[in-house]
Amino acid sequence: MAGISRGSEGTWSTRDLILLEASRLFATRGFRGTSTRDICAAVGIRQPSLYSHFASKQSIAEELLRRDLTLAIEALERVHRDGGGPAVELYRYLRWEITYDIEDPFDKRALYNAEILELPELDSCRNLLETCSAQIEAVLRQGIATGDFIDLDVVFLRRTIDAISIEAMRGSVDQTPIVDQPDLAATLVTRALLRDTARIDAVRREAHARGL
Amino acid sequence: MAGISRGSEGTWSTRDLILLEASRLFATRGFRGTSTRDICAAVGIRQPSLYSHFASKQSIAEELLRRDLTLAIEALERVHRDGGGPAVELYRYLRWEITYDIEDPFDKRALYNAEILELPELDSCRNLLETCSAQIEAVLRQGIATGDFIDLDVVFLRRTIDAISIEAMRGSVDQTPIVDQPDLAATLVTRALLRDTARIDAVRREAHARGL
DNA sequence: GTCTATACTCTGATAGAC
DNA sequence: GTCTATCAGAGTATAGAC
Repeated sequence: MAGISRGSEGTWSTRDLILLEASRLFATRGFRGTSTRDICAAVGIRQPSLYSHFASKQSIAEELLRRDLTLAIEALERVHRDGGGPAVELYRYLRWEITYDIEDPFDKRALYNAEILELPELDSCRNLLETCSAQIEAVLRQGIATGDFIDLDVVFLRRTIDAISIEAMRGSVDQTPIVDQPDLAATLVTRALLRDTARIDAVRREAHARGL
Repeated sequence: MAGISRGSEGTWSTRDLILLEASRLFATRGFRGTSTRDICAAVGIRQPSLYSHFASKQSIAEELLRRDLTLAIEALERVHRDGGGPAVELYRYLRWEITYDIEDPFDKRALYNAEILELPELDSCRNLLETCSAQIEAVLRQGIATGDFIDLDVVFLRRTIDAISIEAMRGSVDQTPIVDQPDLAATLVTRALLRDTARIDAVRREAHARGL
């Protein structure tokens, strides 16, 4: 139940409440399994009122996905700008991503399933996702080039990192919270990639010195 | 497109074809987003004919999930019986699991989403899943106890392993195949857990000596 | 086991009053 | 911006002939 902090949603606009409740229903019942009536019942309005805020059900999913990807790309750029080398950048991005997955009140579990990701209307989101993937792969490639990381297929590595982020989204709801999960996950992945695993402590110190 | 080998499905029974096509449609459109008409159209029968083979749409999902979990538990038991210690057992299980995810003609991407996993009728499957999780956690706990593995939360580690398996299911369809993915994934995870990462080569040799 | 026909519910979306 | 009323289509499942 960690992360999805119900309550204290008093000042949210109706539009934001629709996004919030839709994200939770999509996560548990699927996109097509969630009716606009379900969403509106959770928000406390009648079904046709939804169309004062969104043009269609798809556009709700689109906004949820765009919001998530935009924040991830901003975090990647921020971490890269701060420098510190591939290991520190990877560690810092992962710690940010897992923290965000756990603490965000929106339930993002459904957004990266084919059912939503492959909606015909979501072309621009698929572009954002590609940008995101390319930036992660660039950090990995750089780490391999400098000799910091072991030499494995960067696409394989990036997908493994994606998998761990998505697992954090799944685990943040209805599962026992893991103590210090962001640091655990960032440490495990970065250590797994380091050629010299003993460097992990120095990398963590350096990353923490540069802030969250 | 790797794994889902279309064609040469000539001798399948109608019942098996329903399971096959349902798994593919559930994966791309979600469970509730897939109608019984969709499944039957893919198989080449009329919608009411489905009810000669299954009592309900849920029972199709149940059979797909039970089949998957039963095979995983059998693999875990086989690997544990063969021995070799925690690192070898973990490596061999992971290599089996990823190989199976990639080569199985059924598309299992949707089975571990909340939409299917939390169907009220699937209690027995949730029990199988718990058995599976407990067995993986036992191997991890043993490896920590012997000092082979670094000392991290076993639930966190098991969920990370789950995530990598699920990613292999996702990647086996519609994404570029990764060369030697089962060995890559098993090596990366096992090395990440080994206290002495230099032992990974010996573990792999030992695992390969004990067969697939 | 497969078919046609059908019951009855739920779906996303629009029209128009307030 | 929210409401009631409504539409046309798609949803699961059953009955009964062959």
